[in-house]
Amino acid sequence: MRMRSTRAKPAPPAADSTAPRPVHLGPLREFVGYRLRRAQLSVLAGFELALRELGLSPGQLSVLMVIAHNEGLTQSDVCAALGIQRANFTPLLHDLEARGYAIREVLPADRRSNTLRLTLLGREAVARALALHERLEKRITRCLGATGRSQLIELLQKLEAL
Amino acid sequence: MRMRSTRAKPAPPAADSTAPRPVHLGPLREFVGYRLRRAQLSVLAGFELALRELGLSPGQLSVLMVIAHNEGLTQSDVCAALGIQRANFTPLLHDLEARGYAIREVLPADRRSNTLRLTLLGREAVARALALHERLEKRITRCLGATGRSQLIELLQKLEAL
DNA sequence: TATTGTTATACTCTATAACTATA
DNA sequence: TATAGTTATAGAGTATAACAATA
Repeated sequence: MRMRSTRAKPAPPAADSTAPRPVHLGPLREFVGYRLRRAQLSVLAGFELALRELGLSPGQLSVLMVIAHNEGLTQSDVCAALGIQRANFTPLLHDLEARGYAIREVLPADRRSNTLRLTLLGREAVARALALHERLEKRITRCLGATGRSQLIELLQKLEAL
Repeated sequence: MRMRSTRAKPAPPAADSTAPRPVHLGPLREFVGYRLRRAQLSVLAGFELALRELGLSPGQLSVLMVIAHNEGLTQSDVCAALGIQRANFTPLLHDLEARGYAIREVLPADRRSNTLRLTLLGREAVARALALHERLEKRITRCLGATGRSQLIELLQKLEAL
């Protein structure tokens, strides 16, 4: 048998010591939690890239969207819907208020509660954010296919109830 | 038409003011990033529940598994494979060393680098962790179905390359 | 000059306890 | 007594810059 025949493996790149060494992950490769974390990091990076000009974090945008679709909710309602601690919600909301996106108003029927609504500026920001975010979802669709993306959303939704 | 007929909707629970108010998420419902984050939180909670007795974080377990399947890797190799900053890896690794799970050894060929391997105790911990983790994956399979789980892993893997 | 591991530091998220004002 | 919002604080996880040892 002749050495270096045409069927031989291509020579490794001359023992390039700066090349990253290939690593076996073992069963980690099929840990759903591991795959979720890596995928979430990718999508998060995509989010920050797509929405950079607005300077909104995913959490902030989710709060704006919930208020937009449910004007008059209390802070506790928003926290319960999005799984945010009330204590962490306060500064987040105050920032949205400082930007002129949201308004807090004492609820007359229960003066302990604050009722939330968006300003016109806030609604414009949501509209702009949605348009920018659409590009990210398009990128995801190109990556997974339209049916793949739908399947993923459905599977993830089931997983929330684990 | 008769009121309160047998086909009428069941009466709402007497305006229970302590019940969480139902909330519309709007387009957020179909944000892949949002669904990823919520699903990841669920699985993370499941991980902590399943591996509580070992007291290993997902990051620590992933490091142990990579070392187990690639004994002799350097710290930088592990960091590159798992997307960890070298600066953050140092204390994480030192903790695994303090537990008696891993060993750092200067690589003679390049005395700047440390070569990593597991102790017997470390290999036992990985085996125990895998057994506990298997329960979590079984829970996930019950939630998604076996084919659903496989599809999810494949979709998430594609998404990493977004 | 460049790289490995390290330290220090900072920033974001998240979690808990305690306070206030209302109920 | 209990609840809504707030404050303070602490702990993860992650990011950057700078340093010593080594190449």
